[in-house]
Amino acid sequence: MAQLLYYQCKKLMPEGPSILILHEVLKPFKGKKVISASGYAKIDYKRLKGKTITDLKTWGKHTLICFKDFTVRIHLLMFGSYLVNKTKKINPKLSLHFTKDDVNFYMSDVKFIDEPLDDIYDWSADIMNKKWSAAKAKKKLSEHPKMMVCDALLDQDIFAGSGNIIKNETLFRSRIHPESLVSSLPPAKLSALLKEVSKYAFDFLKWKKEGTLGKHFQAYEQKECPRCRIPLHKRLTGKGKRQSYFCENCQAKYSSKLKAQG
DNA sequence: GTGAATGTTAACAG
DNA sequence: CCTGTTAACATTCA
Repeated sequence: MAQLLYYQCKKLMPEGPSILILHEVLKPFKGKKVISASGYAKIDYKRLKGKTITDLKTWGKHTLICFKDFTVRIHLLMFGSYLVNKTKKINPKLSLHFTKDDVNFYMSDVKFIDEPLDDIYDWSADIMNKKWSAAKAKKKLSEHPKMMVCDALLDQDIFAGSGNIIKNETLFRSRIHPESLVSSLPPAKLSALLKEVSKYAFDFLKWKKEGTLGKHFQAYEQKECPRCRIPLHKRLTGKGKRQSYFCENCQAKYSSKLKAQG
């Protein structure tokens, strides 16, 4: 655990790939006993005292610290962060104290899960899980024909782990306008999208580890289309009103009227 | 100093 | 009851 004595992560970008990095940081604590826990999360800290971590899992943006009969779920939300064997000036939301190490989570949503994880998580929805299923995502999309793809790519029940960066980069790379309707996508386009979202998430992970994530943005926070060399549009899109960066020229908008109502 | 944002949900209004 | 808006979150940065 020596390499974890000092671990700092400033810009988290807490989408699925960053949570996998956190998972790697926490992995050495599997089998370790929590001596005590503290923080300002409104949870029963006594419950963690003396308990051994049986497993560490992730589902989308959820970090899951498993114990024999329950799980601690941590969500970094927008601004969450974590430190191992180091503290910030602000109080941690949750600190886990081990014999030799401390793990601190800041500005996170922390809660206990009492149900078996398999009962509440659809692992096939996680775009970075081994069980990720494009076929199941396709089926879920077919149940929401009027949904815009920009909203679909942020829907955690369909694409768990995808966030606004993954949304924008996936749409740019598969050349789909964010306001396209899911039911209007030609089958080949839909397949390309389903493939790209998972592929880009793993590229994100690789680039994040290298520290080159931003250098590889093609649309997110970009001013100009790298293909057309014309200005990119930046606008809030979809029901979720989240920022989209897109090229009107090379990202086709599929929004032909739905036959009857799909 | 200001504003915007990688995300989610409770609370509230209509 | 359903839908949409707002605020909140010991943040960080351009």
